[in-house]
Amino acid sequence: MSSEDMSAVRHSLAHVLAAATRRLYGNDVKFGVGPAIEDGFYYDMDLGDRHLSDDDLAKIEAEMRKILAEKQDFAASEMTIVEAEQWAKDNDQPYKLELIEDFRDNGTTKVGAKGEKQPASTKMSFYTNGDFTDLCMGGHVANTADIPADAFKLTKVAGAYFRGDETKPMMQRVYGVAFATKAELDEYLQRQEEAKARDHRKLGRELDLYVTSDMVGAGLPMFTPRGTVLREEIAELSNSLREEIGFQKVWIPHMTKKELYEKSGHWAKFGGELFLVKSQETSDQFVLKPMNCPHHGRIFASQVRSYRDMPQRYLETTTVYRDEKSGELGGLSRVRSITQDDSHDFCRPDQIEQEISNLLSAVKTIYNIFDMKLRVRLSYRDDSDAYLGDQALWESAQSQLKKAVVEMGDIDYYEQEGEAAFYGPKIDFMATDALGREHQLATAQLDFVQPERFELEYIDQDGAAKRPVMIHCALLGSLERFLSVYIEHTAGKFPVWVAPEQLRIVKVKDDPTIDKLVADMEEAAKERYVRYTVDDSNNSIGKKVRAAELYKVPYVVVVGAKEAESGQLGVRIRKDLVGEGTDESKQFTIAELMSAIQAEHDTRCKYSTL
RNA sequence: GCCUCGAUAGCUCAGUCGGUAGAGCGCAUCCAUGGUAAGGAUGAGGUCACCGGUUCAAACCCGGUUCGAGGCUCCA
Repeated sequence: MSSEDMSAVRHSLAHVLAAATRRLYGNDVKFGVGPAIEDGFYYDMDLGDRHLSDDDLAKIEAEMRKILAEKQDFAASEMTIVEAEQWAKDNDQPYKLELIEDFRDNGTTKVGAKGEKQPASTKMSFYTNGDFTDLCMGGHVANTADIPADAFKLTKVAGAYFRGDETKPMMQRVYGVAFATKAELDEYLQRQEEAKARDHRKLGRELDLYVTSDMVGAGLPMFTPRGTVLREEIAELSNSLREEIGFQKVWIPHMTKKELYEKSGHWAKFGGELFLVKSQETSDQFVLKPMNCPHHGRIFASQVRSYRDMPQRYLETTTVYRDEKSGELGGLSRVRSITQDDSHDFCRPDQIEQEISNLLSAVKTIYNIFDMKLRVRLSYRDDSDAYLGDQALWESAQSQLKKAVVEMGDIDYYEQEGEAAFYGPKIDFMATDALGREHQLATAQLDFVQPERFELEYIDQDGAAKRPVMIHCALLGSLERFLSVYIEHTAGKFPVWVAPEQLRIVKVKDDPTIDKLVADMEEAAKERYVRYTVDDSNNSIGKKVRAAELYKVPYVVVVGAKEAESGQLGVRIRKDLVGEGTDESKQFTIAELMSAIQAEHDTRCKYSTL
């Protein structure tokens, strides 16, 4: 089935959903919008005081199947705008009426879109199936029997504002998924299961990576010893890649007087999201930093800079604090303490291309190491006057961005006008995870406004003070969000270089010769910086091996009398690290084993020399 | 913030008609000294999220609160 056909099926299902709901709950159900969406469809409906539960979904779904079995034709008809308005009034459909009026006034129903006023004679299309008539742009199947009855499923009911506008009434949105065949539906449902099994909140607890506490508060995760290894290995990778292209570490305090953000403009823009800190000693009003750029700008401004000193590149992996609305917190992906691998590059306008090119290669390297595919979006300004800064500078910067991306080669990119920030054009990186989901993680943004507001300058060759350009860049974005993605990307089977525990030594029993072997192994492991633990608990071997498996430890070795005698270790290597069908256990000497693990640290370094 | 669903032992969850609480894992102790995904026994552990109401009686029914999950972007 083509994607247009599938879209028609999904769209038609939305209408069948509406028809079924009206059959079950009466003519006073009021309808909003019911589009086809990726993998399915939804319909927004207002059922008055009635609230749909999961049981109702099953009933509606059964009714929908009845309608499919009735083989109803979808019949198209047309009305003028005036007639359509009358229809909406006659049928008591206030939401549809609003859509029609919107169309009349704006030529489209899109919120905020511009357009010519439509003549009253302009036609609007309607579709009728059975006794149900609905305002609809079109794109239906011919008959309800054309919809595969075993390949759709209603999945959930949720509240949603009419057209996403929180000043509008809340409606009930019923979601469904739909495919061409039952096999595709099953595959989709299975993917959902897989995603659930990989959920970073579940793995975060099972693998003992991070915790939260009511006493600390929502959106304020704490990292355990294991989670902290993961965090620091990844942060260290980001830091070292940036150091390689000339960035230097700086350090700033986590709070500041609010005046800093008044000057930067962040106070006006982010005011409600800022955590306020009150001094008990003075009358100063402090703020927990929600970003680092103004601080870094102060470091730049602390000296007179020559054009020869440019660029100045600062990096800092540090935590910022933002007060998110309570409904938006969750796991590691939306938190109130956000650790950014933040970088600020203060450069001359003619250096943009080179600097961006360096950053691009760092981003490419790091996602190569994480085994995630990258796509790049170049976001430019459009013709509107919503953008600050000199037009010629914008144009030069945009062309330098593009040149850097093109010359990098070997990377998917697309350009989009109107997506730039008001303060400058940017490059967004979309990374694809193992389940095919895209995440926006890394970003590089030019900023023409902050240097202006803070009057940053350098002395150019001709002796005149010039304005530098500021480039904000992060390779990971936020460590917390990156980890939430990476935990799900790897399903907790971390590569050896980031694995919190690389080697587990399972002791068979207490015995002097075995103890000696374990001590030798520990010494060798320490020498090679191998992260290991010894399991000498009072449990059966099977149970200890199982425990190591559940923690997804890459290397597990059982040590008993046999090993003490031969000096050969039978090593269990995590299945994803050895090729398909390969024997998962291998014989090593102590030295061989530790070198093998250490070599995995070096694998990461190998990529670092671009 | 708003909508839907939920909250019972550290974790995952049962608990029927309203009659005062259960399992597995984990933890502790003991036995067993083990051979590659769960050896055996015993024990500790609960203000059933919180506040109020109905009732002779509430984990269960009703209100409210708090916290958690999903949704509130896909354009008739």
